[in-house]
Amino acid sequence: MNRAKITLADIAETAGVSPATVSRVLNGDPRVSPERVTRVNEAISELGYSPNRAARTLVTGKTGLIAAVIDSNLNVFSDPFWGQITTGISQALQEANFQALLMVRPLDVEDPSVVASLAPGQVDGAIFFQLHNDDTVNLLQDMGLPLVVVGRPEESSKLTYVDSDNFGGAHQATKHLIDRGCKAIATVAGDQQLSSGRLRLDGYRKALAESGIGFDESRVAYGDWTDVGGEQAMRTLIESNPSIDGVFVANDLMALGAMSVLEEQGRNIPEDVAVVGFDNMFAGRLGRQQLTTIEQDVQGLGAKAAAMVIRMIDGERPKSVVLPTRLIVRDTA
Amino acid sequence: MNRAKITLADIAETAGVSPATVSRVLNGDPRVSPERVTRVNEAISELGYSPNRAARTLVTGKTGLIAAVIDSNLNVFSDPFWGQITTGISQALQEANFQALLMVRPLDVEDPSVVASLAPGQVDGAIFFQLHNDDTVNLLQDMGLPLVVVGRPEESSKLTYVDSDNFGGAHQATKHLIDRGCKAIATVAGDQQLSSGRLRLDGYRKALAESGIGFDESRVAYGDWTDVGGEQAMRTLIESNPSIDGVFVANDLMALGAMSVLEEQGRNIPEDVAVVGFDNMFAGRLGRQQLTTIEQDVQGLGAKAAAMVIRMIDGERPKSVVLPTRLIVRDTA
DNA sequence: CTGAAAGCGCTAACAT
DNA sequence: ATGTTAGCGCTTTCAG
Repeated sequence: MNRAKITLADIAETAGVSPATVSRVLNGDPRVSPERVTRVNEAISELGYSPNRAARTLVTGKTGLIAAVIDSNLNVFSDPFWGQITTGISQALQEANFQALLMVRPLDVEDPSVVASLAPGQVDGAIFFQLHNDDTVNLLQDMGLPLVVVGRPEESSKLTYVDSDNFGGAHQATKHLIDRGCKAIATVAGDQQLSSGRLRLDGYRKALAESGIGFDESRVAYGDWTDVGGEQAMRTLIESNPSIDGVFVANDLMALGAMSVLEEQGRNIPEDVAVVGFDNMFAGRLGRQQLTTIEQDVQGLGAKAAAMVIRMIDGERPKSVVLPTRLIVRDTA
Repeated sequence: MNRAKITLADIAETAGVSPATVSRVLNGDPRVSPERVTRVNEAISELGYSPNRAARTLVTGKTGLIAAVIDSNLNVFSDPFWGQITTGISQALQEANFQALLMVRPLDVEDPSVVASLAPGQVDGAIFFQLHNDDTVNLLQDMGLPLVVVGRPEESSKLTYVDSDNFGGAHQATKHLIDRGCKAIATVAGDQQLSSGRLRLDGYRKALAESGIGFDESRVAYGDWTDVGGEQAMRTLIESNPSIDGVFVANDLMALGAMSVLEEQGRNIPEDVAVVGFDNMFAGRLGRQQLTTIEQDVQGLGAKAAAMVIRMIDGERPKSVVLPTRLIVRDTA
């Protein structure tokens, strides 16, 4: 067990070469004689050496660190995606020899501590999650920090982002209802303050328009993404539109709520009313009836975000990306 | 927008003092005249300076970094706790001015890259999750890395850990069934390879013994923590013990599976058979009947682990900790 | 292809 | 109470 820290100088000595040569071997500089490369590598594995990141950082100016910043005001607890996204990020970074720095911080106000932690020289880049407020992020970007946002920032924003195709997914979902013969299709929409809420409603609308069914405002009810919100919205819908035979619900949690109302009203799913959700959350697979839904590639979101910051660090200017979603047909539609 | 990096030397110059003095102010050294402290602080905020971590690390030998390492072989995706735990860790570390380094890596074999990333000098400490294999962790500990494990390691292990009180929780759950009058109490136990599986079974046993009911091996069925596993176990149980009036299921997911079997068999919950789960997972609150269960303080687990590594870094030797659980009575028992 | 030497930005003796 | 100075471990000119 090598407690004592061995340095590059130690390697140089036991290999009988100069520190510069060792450094070259470490960094894959081609102009070192093969013979010395072997000697150095032997010394390295013999002594169990690994380079000191801090020293390297100090001279190169690159930290090898990319921050993953999540707004602590978000309800992380109820977000089952968090684990998958961070896994995606961590693994993608790892492959590019970067390390992920995890920061859970309040981002609603301009937090000086966040800014200080991410100031030039502290990290090489950053990935931000679903922000409600762009200010801190914009400031950091102006300071020259390479960064990408997971989720969609304000329309006017110049931030680079990765997001799931909320519009396309909603379109797929609604199209599926149309294809299976539904005529009176309603929707439980999500919070319209969020881009995901707006885009999912737009996708529903578009699919309807394409099929010539046309959009009817009375067939739209709004929920707050929770199961209870889904129940309430469904009740409203059924009262005003007793004839509906299909519902696209903007997320699975609300869909579960909506389904319980439908059952309570004695409607058979999917015979009387077909239901499609969005997210492919785990709980949707649990009930007696498995929920037909739209799956997002959550881990891919993280991996893509990581790949993009890395490209930005390399000086490129990658375009924002929208990842495709997938319809998963199960019992409810 | 201060793009150019300002250094401690710049501060020294504009404040008209020596670099050493600036450093002292930065580190809160009391023996600097108040007047100069102000002057330095003014210069700092004026120039928007923040110290370079790498340089500091290089000289102090402390990185300010603590790694959170999770075995990528674990099914992170299905683990709803991951987000909460990391949140707990990140916030606790943040308060102590440490940063969390997130590593998702295979830990089943001795991975040299993990060891290299965590070698002395790379991080100040580490937190490991639910490992199936202690080898890498033990190696690192022998190398002098302060570390704590979340979850319980092998009995013989000398590792410091934080874990939920699986035994106590199971005891509470079973006790609750007894208290509400159940006479024939079965259990769907979890994987006995895992300490959590064993401890939850032990807790059930203990509660039974205390109340004089006695343990009956035929009232134990084993599941694999999944809903399907819960269904199968419940079927076995009902067949061999048609008279049971209460079940403690070792986790909520299996409990959900068990409940569906009970309903299918026409047993009313909780009148005919009362059910208590474990974990307080979100999905347990969704169905028509909300699951009575045992809650673990998941975020606390993370926070505690963080606090403990920090103490170890400070040279203390904190004892392993078992966090209390809480019974949440809802509809099913 | 290789080595010598000069720092990167900071802290910590050591002086004063 | 304050300044001077010597590195921390590494990379990178610059010579050869």
